[in-house]
Amino acid sequence: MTTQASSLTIGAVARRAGVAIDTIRYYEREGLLPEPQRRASGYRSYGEGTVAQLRFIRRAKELGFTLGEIRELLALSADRQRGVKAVKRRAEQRLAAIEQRIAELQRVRDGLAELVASCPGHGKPEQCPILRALGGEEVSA
Amino acid sequence: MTTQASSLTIGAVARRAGVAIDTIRYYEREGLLPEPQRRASGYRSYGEGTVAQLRFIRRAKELGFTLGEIRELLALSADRQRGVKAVKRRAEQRLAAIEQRIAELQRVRDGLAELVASCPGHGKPEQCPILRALGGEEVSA
DNA sequence: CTTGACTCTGGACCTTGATCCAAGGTCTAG
DNA sequence: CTAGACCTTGGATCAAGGTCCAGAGTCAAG
Repeated sequence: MTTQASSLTIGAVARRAGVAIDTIRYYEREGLLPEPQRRASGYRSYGEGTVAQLRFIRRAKELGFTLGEIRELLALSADRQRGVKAVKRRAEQRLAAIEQRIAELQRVRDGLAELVASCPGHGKPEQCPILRALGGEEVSA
Repeated sequence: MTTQASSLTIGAVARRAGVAIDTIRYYEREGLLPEPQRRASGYRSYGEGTVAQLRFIRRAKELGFTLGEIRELLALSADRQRGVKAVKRRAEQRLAAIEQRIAELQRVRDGLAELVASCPGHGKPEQCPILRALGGEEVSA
């Protein structure tokens, strides 16, 4: 076990995980990180595990999880056994949400692309298909 | 000309446009809507045009424009002639941003889909590919 | 006239995810 | 010992886009 309670300061953790010091304290307040041990001076004292946890948070954020969801994920992953099933379910939900969002954006893109294509780029505002479509008069929805 | 200055109250406008009353006053403060006429009592008095304008804002928001961009779009559309070209350019920029966002989301989706597929949904957290991937390399914290 | 629905103003408050600050205490190298 | 880097706290601030409230005035129906 190379697992030393390596006693990192908050600054060292921040550098290793690539986040700001304030962000770490913020996550602690928000319950995404457990309260760390303290030195006699009051300084927070972390182990390597915290760095991994922060990377977990960062990646989950990249996948579109909110901090609230991540908090839940962390709680689930701590619940050995029951956790894995629930984690997979959350991931599936996230996946479905992402796919839905992609589909939405594709609809929006297609609509906007059509408008851009049909606008000559000059002439009167009343004739601009973009402004007409946004304006909402009978554009034959 | 069926365009009577129909004198709608803020509540009537809100109902027709499908937004909250407070939102209308907010947009006015933010410069997205012009200051309306007032009755003797001080009540705001709107015409049908305001309803159309609010629909414009709503649709533009759906297309991913921020309120700041929408404010600009509204200003441009008021600038007859020069407006149309600028509006088209903004729409093209928005389109490019949407396409980039779609591509990003597709990457995320593919990554997450792979993780979900490779997780059996049971077993120990240490063996869960989802948690492992989120946790980062060396999960031997 | 009375009642109830509506509107007015100004400012406070909300959410999310941080970021920044001041005043002070601590730690470490030289 | 001293300088400079680092850490502590609580609270303020930010961006975006609103939402809500109190207390007062107004409007339309019966």
